Amino acid sequence: MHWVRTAKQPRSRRTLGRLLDAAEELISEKGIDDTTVADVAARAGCSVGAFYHHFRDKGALLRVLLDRLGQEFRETMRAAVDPKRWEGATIAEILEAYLQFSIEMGRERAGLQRAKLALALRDPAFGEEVFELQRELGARLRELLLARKREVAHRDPSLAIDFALEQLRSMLMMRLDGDLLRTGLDSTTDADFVREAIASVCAYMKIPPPPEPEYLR
Amino acid sequence: MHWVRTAKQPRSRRTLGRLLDAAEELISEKGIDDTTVADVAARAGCSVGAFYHHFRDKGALLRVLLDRLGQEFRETMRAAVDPKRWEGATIAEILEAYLQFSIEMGRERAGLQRAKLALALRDPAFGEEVFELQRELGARLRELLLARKREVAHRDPSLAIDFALEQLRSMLMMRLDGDLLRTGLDSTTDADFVREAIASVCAYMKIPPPPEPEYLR
DNA sequence: ATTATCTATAGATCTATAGATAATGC
DNA sequence: ATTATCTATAGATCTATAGATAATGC
Repeated sequence: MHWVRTAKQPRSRRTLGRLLDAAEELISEKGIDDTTVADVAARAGCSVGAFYHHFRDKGALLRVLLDRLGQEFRETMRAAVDPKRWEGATIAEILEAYLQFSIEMGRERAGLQRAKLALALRDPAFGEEVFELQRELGARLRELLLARKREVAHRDPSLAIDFALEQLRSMLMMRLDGDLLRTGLDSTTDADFVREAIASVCAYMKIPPPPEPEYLR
Repeated sequence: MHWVRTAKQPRSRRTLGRLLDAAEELISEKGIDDTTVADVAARAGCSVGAFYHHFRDKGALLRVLLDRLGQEFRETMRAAVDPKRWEGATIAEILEAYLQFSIEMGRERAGLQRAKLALALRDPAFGEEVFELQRELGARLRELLLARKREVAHRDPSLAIDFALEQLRSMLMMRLDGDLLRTGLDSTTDADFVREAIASVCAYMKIPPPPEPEYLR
């Protein structure tokens, strides 16, 4: 038997689905540690025994849930940073799309993402896997920007690109995962945030900012 | 009886001290959840019973440990942002000192800070208390900068100040707490990081940057 | 006959306490 | 006499399993 049993009967598939949905809800609400197997079974309307018929152990449930999340992210991300897609685009345009893409992804299933992050921070082996994706996104973005480094007037263009990416990544993380780390900025809209963030990295790298939106003129 | 017993005998004070030290070490290494009362007692060289003679419960231990940390932070922080201290200083100078101060504080007892953050994220009541200090630091910095907003050439100086503070805060958090969230930047030194961060917010707010250090000329 | 589910419970792991024993200081 | 410590264990909380019972599909 593997991590998760491949169901053969429709009834079983329904139960499996309900277990996964229940787990996702509960983990989003309370985090992984405070979600017990009994909780999950209860919300799915089945017994603890049924749970263990489907999953080898509690870890298997997490694995299925988080793998699914990771896979979705991987696919969307790879499509988003495809160099062909960005032929002719400027640094500012690429970074703006990066911010919008990340905000969109992060707002969906925020609770589950948070749990994933918490688990990754605790379990180094699992963390490797998660951060691998983050690194891949970073690396691909970096390539896109490095190919355009003649736009950058900073003394050390590569360093400037790395720094700008780190700036955006940090601010995104705080804005998306740090619900509780409230700040003076949480009254701004996502649109304002994106505009200022882009203005900031453009000013830093000394590249032309995108045109101001009309409503500000 | 309160949270913690006030010891009357020297032997008892020594035990209390050893318990606190042991707890700080273990929590720094493994986090709060993976540190059991038995662990703490063992490392302190006493029994679980002795532990409970000193602390009402496990929560009392955390409270003492983290309160102590918070108190130190509060005092240092208040001294650091005293307006008198900054009379005649520019925005760039203030922000540079903020970065250096935060990096210094954060590097000390990093593990414990991390545990504090984790607990704050989980327990909203405790979180309130922790983030109160963060907010206070933010608010005082904000005042210092707002008093100098004529330096700022951004369309909306208040917004720019808020954004710049959020940028620095986010980057600090990632750099200090995010040991595991590795990035393209972790090969840079703290000094490089501070220099580029200041260059970035200065460019964004359109204020004169501090002079370049000699070694770069 | 096979697959899925349920009930009941063993086993592990922690927190916290009770009661006995030892050390301390008047 | 009071304070501090130890040993042993109760009680709570979870994960995981065993064995009985029910549903499904050939």
